[in-house]
Amino acid sequence: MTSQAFEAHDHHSCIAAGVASAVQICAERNLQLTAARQRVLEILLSEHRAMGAYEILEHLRAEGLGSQPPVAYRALEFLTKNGFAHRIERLNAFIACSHLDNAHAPVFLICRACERVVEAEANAAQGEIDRVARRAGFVVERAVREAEGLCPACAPTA
Amino acid sequence: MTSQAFEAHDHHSCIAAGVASAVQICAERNLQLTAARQRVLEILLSEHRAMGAYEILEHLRAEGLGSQPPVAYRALEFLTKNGFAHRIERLNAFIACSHLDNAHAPVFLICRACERVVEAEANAAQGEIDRVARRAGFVVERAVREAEGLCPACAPTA
DNA sequence: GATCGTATGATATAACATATCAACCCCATC
DNA sequence: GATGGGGTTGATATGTTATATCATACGATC
Repeated sequence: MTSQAFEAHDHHSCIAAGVASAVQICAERNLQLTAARQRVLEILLSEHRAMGAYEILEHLRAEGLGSQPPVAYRALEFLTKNGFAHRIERLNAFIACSHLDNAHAPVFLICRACERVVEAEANAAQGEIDRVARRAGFVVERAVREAEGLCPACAPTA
Repeated sequence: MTSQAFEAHDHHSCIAAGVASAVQICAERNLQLTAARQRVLEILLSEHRAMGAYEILEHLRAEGLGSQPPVAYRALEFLTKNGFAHRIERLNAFIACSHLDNAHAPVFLICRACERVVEAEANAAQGEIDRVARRAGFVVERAVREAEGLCPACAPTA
């Protein structure tokens, strides 16, 4: 999975590699990757788009892993808190992290046509948010960088 | 109102100037700044923080300008579509525009302690979003740049 | 005065999110 | 083996944000 994931790729390995990394990281950090948590991560990894909590919940419900909203939100909180998933504010939805390996300041590119979302790496210190915050004496704890538009595949046809 | 609006300022003029600009711009562009729309703008201008649609609706209801959600959402849609207000994705809330005069690529600084939100000007072409999008061949239609943290007044006490 | 576009009114429901409390399980310690 | 604490889960209820839908009003234009 690269930052150019609008392109074709071996998607099967996205899921396998993502889960394997998470399993390893949880072991290292003494985090409990329970059945529901791991399954939610797999569900998110299964598509390169953001999924709402209730959509995820439908999967869990079908599989007998829980049926009420808190089940999905608890798993999502664990995953986002520990960096295995991200929240897309623009969509009130969630996506699996594509860059588990490194600490990051992600930028999300959201295609409004095909709904795919790509997570790209950015340099936090070079961004406009950081520049503006520094000038204002503002301490940034969380930065949201999201672009909505058309991906290379959808732009020509639109 | 400056981009440093975490500082003290003549707030009364924020409201007056904001409404006056909107009235003039609407006249120029043949937009209908109806009673409800203008009142919502005034409500937003009255505080330098983001307000939820239902909070705005309470004001409207108290004033007999409407009592159902669509009333607030329609006014907010008009205001955001025409640049008189912005939506803060991180908060699912809305704020009056502080830079009515120029086309802009705003960055929002959201203080989680005092809830004030400042709109600062940024250079769209220099941001990380633009850089990343260009590399990916992605056409940006809307960019969200929001930072959550502590403003200069709140940071020391936290 | 018929028609059209824009704006409103009104009802209902969809979609997203959290509070609360009880039950359970693991496992460390006594 | 009993005790107790921390984290997790189950279950119910509710809070919050947003939109779909259908009906009505009103001014402009032909």
